[in-house]
Amino acid sequence: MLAKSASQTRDDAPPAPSAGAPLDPLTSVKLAEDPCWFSFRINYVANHFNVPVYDWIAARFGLVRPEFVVLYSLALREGVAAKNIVLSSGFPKNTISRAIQKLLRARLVRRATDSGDRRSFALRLTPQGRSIVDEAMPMMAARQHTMLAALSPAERRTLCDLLARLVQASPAWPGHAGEDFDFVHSEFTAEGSTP
Amino acid sequence: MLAKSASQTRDDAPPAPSAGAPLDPLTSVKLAEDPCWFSFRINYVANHFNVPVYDWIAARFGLVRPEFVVLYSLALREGVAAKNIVLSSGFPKNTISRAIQKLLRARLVRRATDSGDRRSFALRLTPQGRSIVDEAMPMMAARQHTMLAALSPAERRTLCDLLARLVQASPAWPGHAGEDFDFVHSEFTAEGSTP
DNA sequence: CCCGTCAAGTTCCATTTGGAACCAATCGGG
DNA sequence: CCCGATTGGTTCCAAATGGAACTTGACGGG
Repeated sequence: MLAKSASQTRDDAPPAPSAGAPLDPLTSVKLAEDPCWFSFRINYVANHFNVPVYDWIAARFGLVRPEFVVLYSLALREGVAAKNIVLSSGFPKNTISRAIQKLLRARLVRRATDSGDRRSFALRLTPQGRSIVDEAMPMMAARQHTMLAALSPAERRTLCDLLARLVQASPAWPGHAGEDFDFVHSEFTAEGSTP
Repeated sequence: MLAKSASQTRDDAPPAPSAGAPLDPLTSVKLAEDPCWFSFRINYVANHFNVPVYDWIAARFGLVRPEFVVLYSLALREGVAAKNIVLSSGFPKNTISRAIQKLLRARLVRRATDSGDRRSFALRLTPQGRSIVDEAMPMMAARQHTMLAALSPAERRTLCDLLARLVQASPAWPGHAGEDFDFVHSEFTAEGSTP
């Protein structure tokens, strides 16, 4: 299933961008040759964002990625349940559960059982938790700024828009049931908890 | 260090794209509100590519991600050393080393000590290894195609180009010494081994 | 020509990870 | 109103991960 040979798979013929940047000579070649440009480029860029950001967060706060994901999600929207963070972040639920336990012990989040469902809890940041997010956010923005510096403002807007279009289209992508979404950032807390 | 508050960090004012897609109502809100649009979007999109792709590869071939990264890298360029894959993929070198060991045992790659340096080996795919990549590549291309279906051909080209521009600019990004690059895809095998 | 430094790979081991089984509470019929 | 099927969350445990130390080969003076 799934088509033909591995040599002519590019989706729409990427241009071979030739810049004068101090990048490995092979880089441009690979950019042009890679049969799955989307895969390579999106991962390369995402990784170059994530690694320094999460290294910094780990060094600064001793938080691993799922833990910060929880904080970040709560900063975007308080009062959600663990389930929402799972759905929106793509981490497995035991990983999110563990992260929440640790954050509870560290007094970075609180949880209340206010919803009508006694199985789930509404999560909120404590002031300390919020201050961590507040401190991390500018760093993330700075990294974003650095990485986008090569693009003009108009191009940044275009990129932002194109990526948003992809996210919006994502419900149409077949995605093996539970394994949706990505990391920290996806905030998509599904149906309304804490409007 | 690193700037001010966590509320006004967007790099260039993303537009709030309002489509009629069957996405959670909150999604558009989050897309518009998230103070770090780049972080969220790039990771969301990358994850929605990676998860199904690597789940499929694991189920089909029993290979974990670093293992497939090695195969993929060798498919793009034979004869590189482990070091090159490490540099280009961003995985730690022990992880790549282990992956190579397993691939050697499974007869999916060969290695020869032909280079002048007796510490490193030139890696190559065996026919079986190549057939795995050949089988996986169309699947990756298909996923790419699915995910990009919402964009017009021109927009796909634009996205491809903008991401390439970012990759090309990456040498200018400060990246804590060893922790460069991402996953599978980065093929950037540095200085010429196997031209 | 020998020694300190460094780089390619490997090994060790503690930590993190996530699939699967597991509780407990909700929900939906009969 | 009670019982099977689901769902939110947690626990268990085997596997994967990655930092740090280690081994061996290359390199560069003195």
